[in-house]
Amino acid sequence: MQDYDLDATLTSGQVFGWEPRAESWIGVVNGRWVKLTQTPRRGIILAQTAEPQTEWSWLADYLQAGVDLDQILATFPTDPQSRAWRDAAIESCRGLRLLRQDPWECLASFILSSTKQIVQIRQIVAVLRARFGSPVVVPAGERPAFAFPSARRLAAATATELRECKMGFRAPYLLATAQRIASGQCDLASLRQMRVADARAELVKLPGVGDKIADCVLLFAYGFRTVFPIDVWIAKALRKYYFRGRHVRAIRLRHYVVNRFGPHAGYAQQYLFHYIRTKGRVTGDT
DNA sequence: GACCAGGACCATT
DNA sequence: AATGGTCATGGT
Repeated sequence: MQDYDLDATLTSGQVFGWEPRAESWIGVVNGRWVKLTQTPRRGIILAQTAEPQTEWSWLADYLQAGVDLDQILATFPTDPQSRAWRDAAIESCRGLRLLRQDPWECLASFILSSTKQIVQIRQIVAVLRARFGSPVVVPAGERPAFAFPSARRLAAATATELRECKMGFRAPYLLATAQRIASGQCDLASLRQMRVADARAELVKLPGVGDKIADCVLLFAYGFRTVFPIDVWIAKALRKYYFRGRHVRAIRLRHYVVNRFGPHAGYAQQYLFHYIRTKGRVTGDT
């Protein structure tokens, strides 16, 4: 696949379940063990599964392989303030994609993400999967692998058991939300055909889910590309590039980004996020 | 040993 | 409406 940076995509803080191993990435998609390897020169992504596959649409959809990246990057804002980061971010992050993740896995992962570093979120998710996830078929010689635990499975756990996965005060949030999903009180599948605002309103009803986490799920799982999650990193970047580094309230930032970053604002957000985390130096007050 | 991490929530003003 | 404290844990 051309114009696809697998490393950047899997390490950019949108997904936490992929494990690096010897020039490859190992993960579980749709209950299937997958090993992805991107060839050095041409950037072709090779996929190995544990069992023969008759069709690959489930993986192509997950990776969003058919998305026209150039068309998306062309919509990034070109105003003078945006130009201060836009070209450099596209230059250094080109090939970064937004995945199309499973809503429950994405939602649960981001409930665990609050005030955690990405490396720690990955750790928590790994422990959670090993402890509560169903084992998946792996090729001979590969280490055991587990699917992300279902809401039903986690709803049957205790807060104490969840805390043993190092998630700390997030345990009761994850448990309560899992119970609402498992009971059908919230139907994640029904959010797909809703308008963004309505889907967000449903998500923030869930325990441990505020605007930021809801936006991440809307963008990374449901594909609402206009959604622009604002975390501490993005907030700093917005203050630097658009408010001369001065302190601006979160509510004003959220209002500011609406209709400013185009029809693929979520993509712009992810490029900005990855850019400042890997290359840029963002300073300024918090 | 501070300080912070892809926040949310609750109690005060 | 807008702060401030608190939550649990590990990296830097």
